[in-house]
Amino acid sequence: MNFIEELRWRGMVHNLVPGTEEMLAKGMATGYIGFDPTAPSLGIGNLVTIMMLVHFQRCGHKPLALVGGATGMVGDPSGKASERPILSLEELRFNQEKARAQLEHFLDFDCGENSAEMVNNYDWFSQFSLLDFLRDVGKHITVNYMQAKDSVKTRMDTGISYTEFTYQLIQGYDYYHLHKEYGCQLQMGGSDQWGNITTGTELIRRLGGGEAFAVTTPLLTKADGSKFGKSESGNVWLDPKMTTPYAFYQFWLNAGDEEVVKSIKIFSTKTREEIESMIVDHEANPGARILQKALAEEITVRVHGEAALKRAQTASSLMFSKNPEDLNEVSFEDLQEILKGVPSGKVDASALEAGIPILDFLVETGAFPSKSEARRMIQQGGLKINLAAWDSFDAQINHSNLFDGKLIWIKKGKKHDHIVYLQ
RNA sequence: GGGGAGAUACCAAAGCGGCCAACUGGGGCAGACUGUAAAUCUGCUGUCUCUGACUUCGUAGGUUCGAAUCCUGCUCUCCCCA
Repeated sequence: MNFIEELRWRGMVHNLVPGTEEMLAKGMATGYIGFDPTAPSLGIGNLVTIMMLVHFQRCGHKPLALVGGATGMVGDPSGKASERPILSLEELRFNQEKARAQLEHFLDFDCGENSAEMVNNYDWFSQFSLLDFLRDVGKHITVNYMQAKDSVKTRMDTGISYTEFTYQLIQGYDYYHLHKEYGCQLQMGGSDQWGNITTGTELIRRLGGGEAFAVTTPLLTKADGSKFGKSESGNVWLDPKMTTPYAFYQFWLNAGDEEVVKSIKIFSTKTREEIESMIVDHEANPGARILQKALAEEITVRVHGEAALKRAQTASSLMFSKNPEDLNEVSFEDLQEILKGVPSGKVDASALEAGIPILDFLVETGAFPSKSEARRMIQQGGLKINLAAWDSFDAQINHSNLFDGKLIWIKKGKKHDHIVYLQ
């Protein structure tokens, strides 16, 4: 499989160094992408470049996943309007380990000669003295050249620290190092990385290392132009503790019709024929959400596993169920698992014994900030208790409203939930 | 240093003595339609003991039967000239 051809039909080529295709055609090549451990988990935003590596490996090449222990300490100015805060060493170390573990889900580290490898630039930078760096690296790149990069240029007015200014040299040296030590001839990344990558190829050339190539992928945006990878509740992470598998699954399921066509090409490892035929079906009947379902399924399995997918699917059908009877199908334990991550409150057994007026109950348990809002929700017909519509202001909540004697599930409209546990 | 303009609910922006809990737009929320979408439509969007009451219009006072609207001090913001 021709890697560049593969990226092209998937809509993943933004820019490439001339000659890249010819180089790759010669046989197995080694390529790398760097991930900066600036958050305690990789997010969906990182997934696009992860997929580049995945496709790269599937095309028979050898991927290197670089965890940026060193670059993370410096801070990449690309696409950032202002200086970034410095993370502590402990945070960075913790994040690096997380990133490493997550990447292992995607790449095959044991498949013979094109097995993936994980490298950490902290390993070669921690021993690199400033003086050596200045003499061996800094000497070869002019400030004029560095200044011309967009990432630097846009910051010249507002200010950029020496540290972030130097970032491109650090990343550039990474490429040189991998080129020398691993025979790495290709660096991939998001289009915002173009400047940093070309500093690397330039450095390799000047240091007499010969030719090095690069491909970047367009930054994925949503139809409304907003940044990909965020849901209304914030960033979507790969770590199940930070984004539950259910929320993760829902994120993909909710992709827009236009967006999902772009997404499936990037994130699915299905063949071109399969994907294209699915797209045809999808366009004939977008209401069936064929692509959304397929995509959500495939990615959730890869990140969280088969069992987590099944739970997410069960949870999805219950969360959007219109039939209160469906509750009878699940156990307390199931429900607790499904509702994990939903905001919750507590209610006193003795108070419940006596019965609590609905409005008081809704406010006291934290479901609503004021009785007015709670009243409004009921008025508008958005309130459901244990999936059953609730339309009275003065009815009371008591033991009979408990599910399995243990909790009360409050639905506020279609998409907001609140759980009250018996105390 | 001199002169001017302004501070209104999540944001923007009307109101300039009673009909103002405050026009309008955005946002948010709910409902309808649908596909757990988009677009569209409708309603809601200070609090409460909710067809009524109470507390809000930078802040502290004052005038008045009555103020977001008039007066005074204070704080902050913006603009122009030096």
